Amino acid sequence: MGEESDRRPPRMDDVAKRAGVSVGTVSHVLNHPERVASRTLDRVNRAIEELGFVPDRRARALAGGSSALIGFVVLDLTNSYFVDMARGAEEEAQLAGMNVVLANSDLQAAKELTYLHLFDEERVAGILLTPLARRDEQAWRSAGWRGELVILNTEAEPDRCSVVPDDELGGYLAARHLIEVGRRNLVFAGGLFGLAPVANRLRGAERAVAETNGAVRMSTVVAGGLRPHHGREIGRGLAERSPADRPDGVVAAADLLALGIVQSLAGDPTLRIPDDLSVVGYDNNQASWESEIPLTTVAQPGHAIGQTAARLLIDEIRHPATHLHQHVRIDPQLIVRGSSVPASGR
Amino acid sequence: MGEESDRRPPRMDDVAKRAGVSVGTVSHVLNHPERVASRTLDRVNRAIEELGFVPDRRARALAGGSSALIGFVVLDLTNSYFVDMARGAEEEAQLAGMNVVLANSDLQAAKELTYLHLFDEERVAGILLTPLARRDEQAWRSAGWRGELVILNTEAEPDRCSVVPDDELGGYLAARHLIEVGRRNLVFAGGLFGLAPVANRLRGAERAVAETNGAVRMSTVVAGGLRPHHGREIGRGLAERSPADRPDGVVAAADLLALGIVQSLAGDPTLRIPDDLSVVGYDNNQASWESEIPLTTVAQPGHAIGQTAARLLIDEIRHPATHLHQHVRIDPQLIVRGSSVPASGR
DNA sequence: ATGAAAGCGCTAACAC
DNA sequence: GTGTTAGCGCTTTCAT
Repeated sequence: MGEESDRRPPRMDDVAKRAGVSVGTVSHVLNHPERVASRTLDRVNRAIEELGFVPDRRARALAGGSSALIGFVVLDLTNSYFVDMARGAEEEAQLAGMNVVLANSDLQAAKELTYLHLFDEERVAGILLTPLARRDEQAWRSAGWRGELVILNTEAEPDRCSVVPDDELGGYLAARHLIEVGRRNLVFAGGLFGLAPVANRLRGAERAVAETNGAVRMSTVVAGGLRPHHGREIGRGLAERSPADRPDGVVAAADLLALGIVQSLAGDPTLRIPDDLSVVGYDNNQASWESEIPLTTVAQPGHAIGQTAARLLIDEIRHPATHLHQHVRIDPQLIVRGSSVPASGR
Repeated sequence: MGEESDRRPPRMDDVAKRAGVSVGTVSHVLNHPERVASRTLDRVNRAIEELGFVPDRRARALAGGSSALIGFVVLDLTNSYFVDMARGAEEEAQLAGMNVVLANSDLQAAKELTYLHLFDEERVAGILLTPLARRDEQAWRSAGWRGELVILNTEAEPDRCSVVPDDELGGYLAARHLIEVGRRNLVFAGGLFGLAPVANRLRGAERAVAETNGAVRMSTVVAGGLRPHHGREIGRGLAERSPADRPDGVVAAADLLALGIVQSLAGDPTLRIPDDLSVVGYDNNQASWESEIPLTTVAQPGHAIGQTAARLLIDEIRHPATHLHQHVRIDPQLIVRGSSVPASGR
């Protein structure tokens, strides 16, 4: 009869009873083992073991006023850039004895709000957020979250921390690389120039060109988006140009776009990659290294962004009085592969 | 001076005081509004609003014995198959008034254990888990979790629920499709046949062939893995075969493998895809639709797996007494694109 | 070094 | 309908 009926998880007083001590002592064993006599400590630990006691974090947090949980609202979990951030944040949290749980806002404002609220109600110690692009309707304000919050991948207002990639530098690195390998007639291929990252990458590329004092020129080709088929359109357009008008280097605003360009030029004997045309992408997307001609690309510093953001958040949590908000910009990294330089050249 | 010093989040008794009622009434407003007079309800809600009161879920769960949180330990968040599961689970949970938070086990046993423990200590209502392949060392047992747990993507023992994709059927659908479009000489291209999914897909394909009573034959080509470069190797191998020996249809164990095959045959005028050779992949990976020749593929039912698993878990949570464990196998879906049939044929 | 007891913020009887 | 009150499982003074 009812053999499962009273299967209540063991509590601290069960442990205390079994070890012949008080709950206060058991608590000390968990939180300040150094203040407990080693023989008592052993007895208690044995009781914990035997009972399979698992402390209740909710109760701990309630009583202690603490919480060692960080909530991370991620914009798009299918994008490895954001998953890298999560990994970085997890590592940093571990070091501080904290944990990170994730929620996928999935590019939807409603879900972003839902999870912000959830974490708020769960009284997590702090929140990491990669916000939707719409900076105006900033959900994390209206959400009424009064706790610690660090923004990733988007510049935040002065009153909170944020960590962003340096897209301008990334564009610069991409273009300078092309220039360094001898390219003089560049094209910046992009789409969605309304997006800050794209615009910044373009600015960076322009800066690299400007530094050459006219030795190099660059024009812009605008596509409807950043997907491979947009790239293929661009590629076909380039192939149709008169020889004099053809570029010898392309900075694509994203890897998938670069991939399309490379794909569409695959058969062309007059526009060989990388001999006649060097292509560099952006993001270090899986597509960039799975491609038949591996793409030279600019790797987003996702991992470092996650690490840094978690570090800032934890500082804010631990030292609210002395914490100063910072806005960190992290360098991306150029990764040279076969689409910009012949194998022998690397 | 210290203007931030007493910034304590408002509690229920603050609301009660402000609305001129007792905490019990405020609690009722939150949990059983129908039992509260509408005028009182208004007053309390206004007070909640004015104070910006956010109920504390930890305290609620502690007092109520409930918790409306589900923890999902995900194997690999960079794989959209698993993210689809998360989406499905989220939706289903929403319907039941619950929420899902994610943790990335990242293919590492240690992280799987860590997060299982975390959710255990957080006393979530239940756990969804996509376990590591190593079925022997089943972490979710040693973790000592005594609560509700549903396994996704891997068959579980009889004493818990699990939801898996029907890989055998997927292999069958892929091969039958090739047969239906007139292919008679098939190749099953795979790698890592030790993995149950790969082995099952092969079995399914063999069943489709067997049904033809000898009208169709199929051989197996083994690669070192499932990545594009393995596919390229296989593709080159096929191209080198004597015409009599060449297949007219390929079932690849994964999209990335299929992608490599397609890539390596791109220039070959004697083995045109899909005219001379039909290729079908597996997974409906992004690579399958971003490819220049869009891949016919078998779509994993990630979303449905997540939905179903969440539904089972919630049933287990809500009706522990009457709940019966089930093992659900969900059909994948064939998606026909250009790599198996000419555009006109679709 | 250990025990006793007062909460942490909320829910759920139970009384009125 | 609404108020009162005893916990939920733990931490943390304060005694001893």
